[in-house]
Amino acid sequence: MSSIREVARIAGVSIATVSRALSTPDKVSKAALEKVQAAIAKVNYRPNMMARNFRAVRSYSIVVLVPNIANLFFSTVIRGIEDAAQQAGYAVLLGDTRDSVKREKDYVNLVETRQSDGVLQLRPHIPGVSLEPNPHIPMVNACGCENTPYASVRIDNAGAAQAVMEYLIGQGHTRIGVIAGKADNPHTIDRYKGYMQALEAAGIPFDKNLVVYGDFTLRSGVVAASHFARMKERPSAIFSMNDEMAIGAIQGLRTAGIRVPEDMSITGFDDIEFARYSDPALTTVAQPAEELGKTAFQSLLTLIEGRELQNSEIVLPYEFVVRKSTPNRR
Amino acid sequence: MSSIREVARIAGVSIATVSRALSTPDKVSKAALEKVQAAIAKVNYRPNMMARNFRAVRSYSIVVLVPNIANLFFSTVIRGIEDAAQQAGYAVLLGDTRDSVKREKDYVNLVETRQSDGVLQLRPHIPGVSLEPNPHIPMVNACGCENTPYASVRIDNAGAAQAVMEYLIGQGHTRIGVIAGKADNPHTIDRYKGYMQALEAAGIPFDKNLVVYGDFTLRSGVVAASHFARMKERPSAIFSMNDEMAIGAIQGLRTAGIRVPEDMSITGFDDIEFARYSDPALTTVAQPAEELGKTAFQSLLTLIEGRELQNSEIVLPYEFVVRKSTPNRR
DNA sequence: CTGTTAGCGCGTTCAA
DNA sequence: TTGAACGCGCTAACAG
Repeated sequence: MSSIREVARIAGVSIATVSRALSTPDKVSKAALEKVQAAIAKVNYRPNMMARNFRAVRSYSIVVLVPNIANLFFSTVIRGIEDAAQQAGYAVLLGDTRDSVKREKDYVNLVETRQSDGVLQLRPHIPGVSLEPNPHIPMVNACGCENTPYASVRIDNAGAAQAVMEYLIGQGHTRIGVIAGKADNPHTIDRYKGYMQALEAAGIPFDKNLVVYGDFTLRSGVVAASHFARMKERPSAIFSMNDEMAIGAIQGLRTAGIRVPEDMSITGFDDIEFARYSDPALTTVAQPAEELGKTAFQSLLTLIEGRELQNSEIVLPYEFVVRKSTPNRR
Repeated sequence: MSSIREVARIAGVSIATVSRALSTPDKVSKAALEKVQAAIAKVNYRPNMMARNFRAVRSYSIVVLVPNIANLFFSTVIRGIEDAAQQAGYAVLLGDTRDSVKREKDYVNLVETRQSDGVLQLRPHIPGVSLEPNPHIPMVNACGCENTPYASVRIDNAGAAQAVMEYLIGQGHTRIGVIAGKADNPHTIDRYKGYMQALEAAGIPFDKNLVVYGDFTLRSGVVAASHFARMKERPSAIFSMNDEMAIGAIQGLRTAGIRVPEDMSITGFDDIEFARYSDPALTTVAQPAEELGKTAFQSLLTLIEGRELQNSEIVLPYEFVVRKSTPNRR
């Protein structure tokens, strides 16, 4: 309720002096400073940040666009974002878009109307579907893929997928199923690329019946598993494009009487917390989720502050984690 | 970049007319309206929301305080919040507090400095530790417990725990272990109360060795399981105070060679997505997570708008879901 | 129906 | 070192 004006009145100084006492105390005499501080304490003054930000033409907030906040990988990335933002004095606005471009637009609108300074996109860019980057809107993708048409931070999805496949192939598998995300999802595309490259390098013929498309949810993993269970010529291993689907698949396989890893090996992607505690513990690719978020925030901050972005595409290292869903051979 | 003034200049009207054309078009003549719309389109004018909000002394944003965004129950509650907020024209600021009261204060500070209009607290209130409610700050707890000293939305935790226990006791169990949260956590306290009431009602003596305190994480469930596994006189059933710990416990038990549910029954709490896909599928208490969030937002909005809050404590129904981690007896 | 004007709270000139 | 005055973009009160 109390404004800078009231503080000035009580302290017996001008509002400019109060303002200076707050932002540049060294430019104020000791006597004045003390009077101001006393007055501030007396009326319990809190500066009105809305006024300050309005004046500064900065909202000191960013919005993060996430397809589903109740997804463990995404929420971990957001933890990293929140942590970095908080330290930089930025608030983070949550935009749970549920894969709706309309909702994305509504949220991007926040920066167009100056309620927010920039956007961190967690959904990979789908050409022709996703919002195109706007030069007036600072934007960074925190879970990018190859060919993102704006700044991004990511891992080498294709390379990681290929590494997983090489491991599986090294264990003697030649019929390897894939549980993919939606066909047009760039994560699907990049990881699929790694799958194909590994097959080709090993001289294993491609069989399209071994590819099942899900949507990164537990349920779709179960569905995919039942597909594989019904096949005449089953794969001996499955490469799932995320952990949720892998965990769902293990359940689905078990229901069908197929044991993991004895009858079938299975690998995941992301290394969410549950991967370690599934039964069997999941062999997977660990993404540096929090790091992805922190790094993306730094890039966005650079853009917001109008500084030059050195690296418009940052590729962070991943780690391949072998656990129990692939047998301990060799 | 373009302001209302420029639009007025181009349209050849006053800024007041532009303002009215935007907020109350009926109070503007057709001719003027068209001129304004043409000018708006021409310069691609977007109203500056920061200025508008500043003028309205409303930020149209709320902050949600959550101990850990990467917790499936919390993130689902947040989905509900976000959905309701978006519809009401409010933005939601994310405050991942990591159980730190200092961070909570930093975020509450946002409403004291008018960057936010109110707070939705997801962490239950711990007397003497949590922030005390401040009459100047609209605040609602979205995952409340009994005796929350400010507005809250919750389920009957004690009743739900008691219902679980009665089910277990009805199946013939007399030695029932508990995996609790931290001892001072109100969710722990309320659910523990239900545990004790059920024991007492059934005339089963209390054994403190059967109570293990965790922290609602998967890992702590594993640790608790190993405790039970090492006991001379093991319980025949375990009541876990959330699903994560139950799932961790199942893993820990399996490692120790104890089968669920053949050797030991186990129940969870929350009904997160994974509960259905764990092995065995978890018998648990389904909380209406999204509903909790939506309802809490409505209460908060009432407070923010200065209207009378009819129900300062709303208790939503829960559902007891029997799956496979308790055998299908009787 | 329309235009002029004041003022929201703050930071920042510019003089003194 | 200090204070008076201006203006950020907008809405509301008032006068026409």
